[in-house]
Amino acid sequence: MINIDATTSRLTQRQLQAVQTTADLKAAARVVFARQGYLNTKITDITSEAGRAAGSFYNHFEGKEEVLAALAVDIGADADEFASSPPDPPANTSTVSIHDSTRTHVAVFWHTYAANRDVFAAIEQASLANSAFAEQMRAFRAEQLQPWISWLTELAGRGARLPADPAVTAAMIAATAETMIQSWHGDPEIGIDSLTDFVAAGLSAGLDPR
Amino acid sequence: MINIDATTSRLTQRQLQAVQTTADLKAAARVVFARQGYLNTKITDITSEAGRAAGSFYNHFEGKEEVLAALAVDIGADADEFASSPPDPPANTSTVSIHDSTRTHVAVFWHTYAANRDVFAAIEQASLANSAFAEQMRAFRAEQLQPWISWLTELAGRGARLPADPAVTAAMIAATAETMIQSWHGDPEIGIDSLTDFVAAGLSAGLDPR
DNA sequence: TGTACATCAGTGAACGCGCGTTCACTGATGTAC
DNA sequence: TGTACATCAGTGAACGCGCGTTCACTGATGTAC
Repeated sequence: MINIDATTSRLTQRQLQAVQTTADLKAAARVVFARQGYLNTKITDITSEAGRAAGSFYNHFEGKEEVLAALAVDIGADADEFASSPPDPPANTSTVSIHDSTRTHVAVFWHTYAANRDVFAAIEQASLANSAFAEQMRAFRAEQLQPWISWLTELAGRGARLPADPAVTAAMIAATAETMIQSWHGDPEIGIDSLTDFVAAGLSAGLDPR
Repeated sequence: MINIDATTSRLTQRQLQAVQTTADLKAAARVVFARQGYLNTKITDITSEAGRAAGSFYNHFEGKEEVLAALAVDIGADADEFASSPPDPPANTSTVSIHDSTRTHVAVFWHTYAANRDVFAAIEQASLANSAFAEQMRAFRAEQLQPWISWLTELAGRGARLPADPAVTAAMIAATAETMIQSWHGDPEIGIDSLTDFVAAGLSAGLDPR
């Protein structure tokens, strides 16, 4: 059961009920996706986890993919939050070292991914099974990687030799990070440091370190 | 239609027929998996691609997963072949630079992955949908990464600071490589060089380059 | 070598399971007067 | 404020589609004598 915030105070009882059920279904979907994987989840698994009847589901979502898309939207807010609470005040870009700048990007990605690992995994599974959904999620993916792409483009402008163009390089770094986060069980800050060293070294190849 | 080699010369007509059909079904599965993805492939898609009746399938395989497992076994042979035709004669390990050694590993991985991209993608999809199959493929994955793991372990012994333990680091590098190969459309040798620079730099961090 | 029977790879229509989706129904909430 | 009716969120049994899987059948190949 999820509590609904104050912005819903003008709603009638009925509307509140519907909003609550939508939230419950989303929360239940998240739990079930995490437990048994998106592809192995039946609609009735979600509704029974939420304590609702099967038919109720279709009052709120058109299908399994739509719940997942709703969960993806919530991640965007998460990422913005992590990104907007930087450990260091933003300095003049050109004076920040590659290593420090890498760490900032790695840290945001790490926290966002770790907090939503199950949803990312579900999105991956849904995208593999359904190319229309994959297309729909492309914008979402691009948004996730945008900070990396912008920064890598700038790096390339400064003479760094990226292994591939900025968009592909960003995807490569994301894949590396995801693999590492999935099997990391210790202190996240140490993991972020290690990953930063690895990535920053790769990006610094052939570039005057500053 | 795939031709069967000379080792089958002792078989009766009937046995030859069966072997041929098995091969045709495997080849058809590969084509169909590549075209529409493993998860979206029906048994009858495979049989009709192979020009056989639906029922014939079950004379040769227990299900879709078994065809895929058979295709995976074939990849093993591929990888061995790429690995055993090294561009450079194997020198004394300790005198080979990290960069050169990285390139050798990257090249084998690149060629093996590129030649079997569709099968790797299918294995990934099947593993996501079915954890028992994922478990079954774990040995296969480990075999793919073994050369990396051995070498990374040695590197760590020489003082390199890997971002994570050798097995996880190998998986990270593989994820990076797969992402890059998937969107690489130019000369593979150039791609291999770029990827090598990127990975070798990351691995050399904190290590006396030799 | 020839004949009669056995075996087996292949066939494809049909069966039936699993699950997504519907829809007539309930009872609580909202509205009109 | 009270009453009568309308609406709507939620229910869950039942329907039906899609597809994996079976199995009685065919005809070619193999074997026995």
